[in-house]
Amino acid sequence: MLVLLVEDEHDLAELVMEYLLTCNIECDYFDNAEAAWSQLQKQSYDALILDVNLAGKSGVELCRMVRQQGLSTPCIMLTAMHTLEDKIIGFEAGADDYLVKPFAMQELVLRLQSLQTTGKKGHALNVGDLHIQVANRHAQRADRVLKLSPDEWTLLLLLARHSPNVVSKEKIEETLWPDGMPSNDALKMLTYRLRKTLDSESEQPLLHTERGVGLVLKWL
Amino acid sequence: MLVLLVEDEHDLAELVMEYLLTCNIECDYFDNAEAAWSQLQKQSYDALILDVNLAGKSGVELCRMVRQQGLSTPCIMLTAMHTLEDKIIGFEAGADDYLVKPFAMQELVLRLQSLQTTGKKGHALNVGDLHIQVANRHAQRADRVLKLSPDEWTLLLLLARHSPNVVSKEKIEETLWPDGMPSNDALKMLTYRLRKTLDSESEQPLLHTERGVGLVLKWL
DNA sequence: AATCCCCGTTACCTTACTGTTACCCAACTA
DNA sequence: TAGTTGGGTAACAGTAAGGTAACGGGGATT
Repeated sequence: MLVLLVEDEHDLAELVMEYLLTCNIECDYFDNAEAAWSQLQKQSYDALILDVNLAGKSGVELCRMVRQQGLSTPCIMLTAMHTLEDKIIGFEAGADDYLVKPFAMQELVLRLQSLQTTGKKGHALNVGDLHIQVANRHAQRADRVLKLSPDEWTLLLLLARHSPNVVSKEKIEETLWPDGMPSNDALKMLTYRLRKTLDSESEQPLLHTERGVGLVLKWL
Repeated sequence: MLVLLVEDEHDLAELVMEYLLTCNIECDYFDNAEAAWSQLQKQSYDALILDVNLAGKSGVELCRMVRQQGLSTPCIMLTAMHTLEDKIIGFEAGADDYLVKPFAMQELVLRLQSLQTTGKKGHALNVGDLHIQVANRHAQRADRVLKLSPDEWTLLLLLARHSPNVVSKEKIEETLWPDGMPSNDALKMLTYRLRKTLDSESEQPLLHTERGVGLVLKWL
């Protein structure tokens, strides 16, 4: 798992990073929203940990920008003031969870993992004219309902969650086959099959291959 | 409308109460289950909002007590993000709905109103042309009354409560056979039998299998 | 005690998911 | 240009998962 931490108290940030590492969670770190934002254009993350009170652009604003860009990356807000008003602002900006400082490292990790597996309840994802209801296990492109096998569904969900960013081939293989890949061509086939039910009947393809890198799901 | 709120995070409770007031919803408040219980003996409410994690008796227990007393007051459970599993327990205790913290105030009110209109006539569930009266243990499809064995009833109820979401095979097995499954095929048979009395005489099936995942009850 | 019915078991069949292999094509490289 | 690499397409097969049917034990009801 790879997360992005944005926090301007350096000591706290170091503490968090250190603890995450011991839990086998990789972590990129920035101390301001602007730098984090530009990094988000290049790299896709499994979760964001944002401080509410940053100098300059606040974590809430950053979260809102991320959501407006169409990213559904799970997002945890950190706030020092434990007034609920701030929390509400966070949710309206699209945050999935919050933690009040000071918090136990353990709790942060628990929530990260919870978000990782379940995601937010009733979450719906949209990429172009593709609409996905996670809980329903229902996906449709324009008006066409997509019939997906379990693996196809997993892949589509993974790509949709990271859209419009590229997901590396390694990451995909790791997600689909946690303990050992069957063969080098398995993913190739899966891609082919997903593309067939997803794109073959529409003129605008959503699933693109970044040669030598991985796959992307994006409109245009 | 008059609701009873039981919640031991004081800030959250105040926020909820304040918001409910602006929606013209009256609200009595307690921070523990015992006090709430004794109040319930004196006053009848249009809905209950219970926190799952209370010091002392939990919201789930309180809900169960209320049901055992024969009250069918609509009941919404509040549960923290990382204990999402609790929602199942909540449903089995007789809860009508749940919200994962943090939640938008607006959503709480929406669900209250929804329960107010649909849940008013006792515990009734509808999926397509299937109509279930929980208290009566009565189920009918269109005009046909369904004769269900205990296990079939439990399964149907479980699925109906989650409709139109998929219920995983594991969840079902855990619910039906809390201490150890009889065999791998038991559920298969049960499904077959339920489907026979539920779907075989209608052209539109309600019970669908998500291969490799679980079962869904849904119209279309 | 006799009967009934729920439900778990077994067996067999059907479906469809998924991995394999083979071959082709496009892009990049020497 | 020829060779190499990575991706797309197609047919095939093994196997896991689900559907169906018949049987029988055991608890409940009478």
